[in-house]
Amino acid sequence: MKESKSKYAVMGILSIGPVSGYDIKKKFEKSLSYFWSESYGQIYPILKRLATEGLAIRSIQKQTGKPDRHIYALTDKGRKALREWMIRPVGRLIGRHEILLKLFFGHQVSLEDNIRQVEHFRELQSEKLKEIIASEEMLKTDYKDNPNLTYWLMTLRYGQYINRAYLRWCDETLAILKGMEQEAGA
Amino acid sequence: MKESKSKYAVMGILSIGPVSGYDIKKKFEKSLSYFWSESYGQIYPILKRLATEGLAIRSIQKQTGKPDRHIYALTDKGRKALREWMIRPVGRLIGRHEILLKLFFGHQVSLEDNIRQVEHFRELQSEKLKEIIASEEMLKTDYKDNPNLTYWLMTLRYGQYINRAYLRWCDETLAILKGMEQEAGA
DNA sequence: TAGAGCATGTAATAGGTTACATGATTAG
DNA sequence: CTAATCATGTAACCTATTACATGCTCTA
Repeated sequence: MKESKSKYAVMGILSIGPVSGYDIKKKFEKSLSYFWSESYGQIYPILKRLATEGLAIRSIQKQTGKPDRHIYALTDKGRKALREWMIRPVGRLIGRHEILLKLFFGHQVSLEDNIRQVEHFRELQSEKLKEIIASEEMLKTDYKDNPNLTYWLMTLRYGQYINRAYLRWCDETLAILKGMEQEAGA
Repeated sequence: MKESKSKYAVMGILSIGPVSGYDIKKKFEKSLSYFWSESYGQIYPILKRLATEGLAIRSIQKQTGKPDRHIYALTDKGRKALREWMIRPVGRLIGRHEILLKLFFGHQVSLEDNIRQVEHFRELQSEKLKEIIASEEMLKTDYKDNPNLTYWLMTLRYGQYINRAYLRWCDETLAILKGMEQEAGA
């Protein structure tokens, strides 16, 4: 009986303040993109369900020229349900790391192919690290007095730790692969 | 036009040697479980499809007392398709880290709740690290002369780097949270 | 005037897990 | 005697993405 985490991801956003589905998508893209994402195809039906389950209430904000905004706010019941999920211990995560899948079968292709793959992966992670560091600076100034800031910074630090670990692993792996290349060429 | 990676995961296993669907599941559980998994509901239909697409051929191994084994082997066409996928650069991975989702909304619950959550996460990762180190030792002895060994070890090293990064992050985060606790209590 | 942004939502499709069905053998 | 292992496979179900439909306004 595993329940989808998307529901709680949406409720979590609502816990910060009442917003529309459109806003929620933006939030995910702006602040959670490096560890979570949700599509409209998930968000809108979830909001509807939250309302029928009494976990959120909807109010309509009329606008001129633009479509109306459907603003959702958590109810007490919703806040309680969110908290209950928050304190449930997390399960094991079996992320599917495509780079490892490819490397696991590395013997099927040439050394150069493997090197190229790892170098490309290193490039990706190096860019991501830069982005994370940049958004850390932004957050610190933009939300200086927000009580959520400490928690948001913790998630960013996580990204930094992991990405630096990726880079170190890439360097080690590339050194091994290049060593094998030398050996084969000799 | 993103193609499912499960297909290539199965083909990758077949590239090591001809096996049955049952064996493939076992392989995933034994050697790839810390970064990849596939269920029977995926494996069997994929094998069928590989055969109809000419990427693999099936032969039947009769057994007495036990059900027959359907052994699949990659064809040249299959081996070529696998190699083509192998050299395609990997995309960005947006793993969904439940612990981060919970921590991002950490302000909604108490400091103790957050501490408990991170401590539990640390416990999980610490166990996992032990498992990875243990299987590294096993691999080194069991597959001493296997040409795949170098690549398999690389994937294990990755797991070690990442898991050690998790532990360091947990320690940093726990220190911050406990510092906040002190402050609040003072 | 073309395209991006605002804003809602649904339908089609893909990706994936779990539970079930079958049935013999073997280990505790 | 019970449970696990061997071994195949399917059906029901859940989860998630992508593409589409609508239509106004503002910017390049």
